[in-house]
Amino acid sequence: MNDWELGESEAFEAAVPLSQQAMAARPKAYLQGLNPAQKQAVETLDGPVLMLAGAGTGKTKALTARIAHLLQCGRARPNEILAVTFTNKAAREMKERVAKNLGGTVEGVPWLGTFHSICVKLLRRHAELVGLKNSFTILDTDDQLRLMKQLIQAEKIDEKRYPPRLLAGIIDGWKNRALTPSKVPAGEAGKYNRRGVELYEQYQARLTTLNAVDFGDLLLHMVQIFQAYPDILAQYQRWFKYILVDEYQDTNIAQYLWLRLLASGHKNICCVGDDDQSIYGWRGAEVGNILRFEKDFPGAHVVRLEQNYRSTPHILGAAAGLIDHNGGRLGKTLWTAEKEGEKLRLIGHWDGEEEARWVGEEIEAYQRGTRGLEPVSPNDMAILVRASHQMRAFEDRFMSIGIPYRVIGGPRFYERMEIRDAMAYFRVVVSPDDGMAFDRIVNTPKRGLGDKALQTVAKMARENGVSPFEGARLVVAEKALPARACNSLDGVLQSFDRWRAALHNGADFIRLAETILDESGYMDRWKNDKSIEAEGRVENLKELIKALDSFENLQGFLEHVSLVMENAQTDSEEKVSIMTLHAAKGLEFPCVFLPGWEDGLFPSQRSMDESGIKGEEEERRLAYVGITRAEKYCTISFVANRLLHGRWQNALPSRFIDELPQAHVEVLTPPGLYGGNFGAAAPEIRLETRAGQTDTYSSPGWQRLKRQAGRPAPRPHQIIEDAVPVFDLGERVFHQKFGYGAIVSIDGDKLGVSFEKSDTKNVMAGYVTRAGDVPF
DNA sequence: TGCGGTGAATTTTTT
DNA sequence: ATTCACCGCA
Repeated sequence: MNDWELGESEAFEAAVPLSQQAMAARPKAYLQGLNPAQKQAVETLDGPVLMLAGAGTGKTKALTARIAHLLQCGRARPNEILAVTFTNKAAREMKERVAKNLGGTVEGVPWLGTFHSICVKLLRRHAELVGLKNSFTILDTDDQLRLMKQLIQAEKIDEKRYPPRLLAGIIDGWKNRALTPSKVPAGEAGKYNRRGVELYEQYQARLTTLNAVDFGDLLLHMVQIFQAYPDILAQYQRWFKYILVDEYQDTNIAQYLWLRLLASGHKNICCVGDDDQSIYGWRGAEVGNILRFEKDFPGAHVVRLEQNYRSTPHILGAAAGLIDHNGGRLGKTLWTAEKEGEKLRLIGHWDGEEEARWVGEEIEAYQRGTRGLEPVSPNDMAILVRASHQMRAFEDRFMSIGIPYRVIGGPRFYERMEIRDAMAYFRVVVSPDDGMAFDRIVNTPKRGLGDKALQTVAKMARENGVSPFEGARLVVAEKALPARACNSLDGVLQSFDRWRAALHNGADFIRLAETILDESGYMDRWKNDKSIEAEGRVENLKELIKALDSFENLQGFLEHVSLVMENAQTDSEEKVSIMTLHAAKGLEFPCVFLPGWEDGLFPSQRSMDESGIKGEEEERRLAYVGITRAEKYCTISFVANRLLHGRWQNALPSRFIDELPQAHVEVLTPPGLYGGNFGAAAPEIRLETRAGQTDTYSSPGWQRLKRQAGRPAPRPHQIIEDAVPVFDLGERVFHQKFGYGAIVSIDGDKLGVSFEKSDTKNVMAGYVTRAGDVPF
């Protein structure tokens, strides 16, 4: 049996005979516009290559050109190339660019995807080797947590002392390091060890029973298979002639082992990464992987991409000065051909509210074009914060003065409760054995099946060795519950049988999905719900149905969603972006604001407490990532007082501020009576004082701000230009964030609204709608 | 089952 | 501040 053979391949193999000369003669358009280093990275095809690609040095360009080159030179057929990324977004981007490079000249596609999606494909072929059926389901974090909770309850373990979350985290950590239960070192994780390993074993056993894997298993199982079955590994080693890895600094140990196993034959592996941008250590990434590359792969060619095409010299200089404070780096010297540009700006404020107000004004100034600079579109501006709770101050401020913004990241569409519930219904219809899904929705919406009923079902299933669904059938057949509960349960089972029959009879699956949500009463559950979120949830469910459109069938949809938990950002409006520094990796903006540079917040105290100097260095890399997102303008700010968890905290400027080279920084004096006192720890500010500028109001920054202040406040908001309904006093309105409220004052576009779930706030008319006609 | 009160926790996030 | 889980009561 050659079930290890890669399906898509065979037709191609017969169809296209390769001739090296013929291929080599083809035009190589993709080489155009590459600098020498990039060219070298593209053309060094044999053996291990480490492409050290600093921020903004065109690594994706080089990576995709390399794929094109491999194909054009006839080194490999498309499906003999394996290209791995971390995120679906990166994978998609690369696919597009590869397709563009090749311009349809080559048939077939490379194996291009995330570690996880590629592992799913492989594991489906070999599932039986790890005791799974090839129809295994993939649990996401939420499922995983529920399972762990069940397990802990079943074991009668005190949830207070052993929180499921913590245990799930520990197990995840082990999986990230490719440790199966038997390989967990003794003395690991302190007091959780003994019990932890036991629970790990039981957890794995439960997964096997459920015919399910979690994300960590996808890698772990494949590593195990490769290690236990050398013949299988050998087939893949021969198959994947060239391997490319993006963001190598983010790989964890399991991913590293997986790659090394696959590459150990021909060693044609090209890893791209930047040790200075490793910011995911806390979830198992090992910077060590990239630092060790030359040892792991002797004879590796190291190519440094150091020409930066993104930022001005001042921005690069500031970033370089900062990151230089980290030890154990591979070291790169970024340079650019750009003009000098503006210095980074640094400013301190009294508190977070003031900081948000100031940033808001600056955004308006940039948008309008200030200090003789070209106007900047809101789309080209971003606020990057360390922790998501910092976003609030900005959202509140922007909302009340009408700066359009968008928050990137945060809870995702497919992680919302209502979406997960709906999909659990679909999952049970498609695969009746999906116990996790069945448990989730058997009493959702409420059907009078409480704890007692669920436990009876679980017990019945366990004792008869069947899935919860079949267990429920037995419960009904044997009348193991009170009549009411039995009837209710029977109703659920019959519904599922009916839907399943419809599915097998070839009913239109989109219509069926709607029917399921209607007949199950799930849609009504939310339609009848009076809470603020309910309307949004109903809309999300409709959105979910719409999303089905682009799939062939329910199965396809579910498989896709289990790995791609993201929602497409589809709005073209001009908006300022607000996101965390982590979410900003890989992005770039002409104008960047970096607020909240206070010791304890950034670098985060917790990070430093938990991981000491390593933690601080990772925070510093995060700062580096932040600064290097900026193309032209970068503004760093900090406050003296921050409201955290309802408590006012005194804050000192971040130690990172001290590390910014003066030559690239312009210190602004804050606009306010309390100016000049905050930067005591910042050398630049001290320096300015030492230079005798005791009168902070004569500093260049203040002068500039004063000039601006002389003008009438600008109010250019697109949002208002849209048809904004006219409101009356006392009218009931709905606001996306604050919910329902009544209008208590009107001042032009500004409404004072007394919110039911919050206090009275001033918001722009464009942000609310009449209660009742909520647009989504 | 469902409500309201209480107490505790509270970075970063992909798959 | 706010969220979230849990508990006790109707």
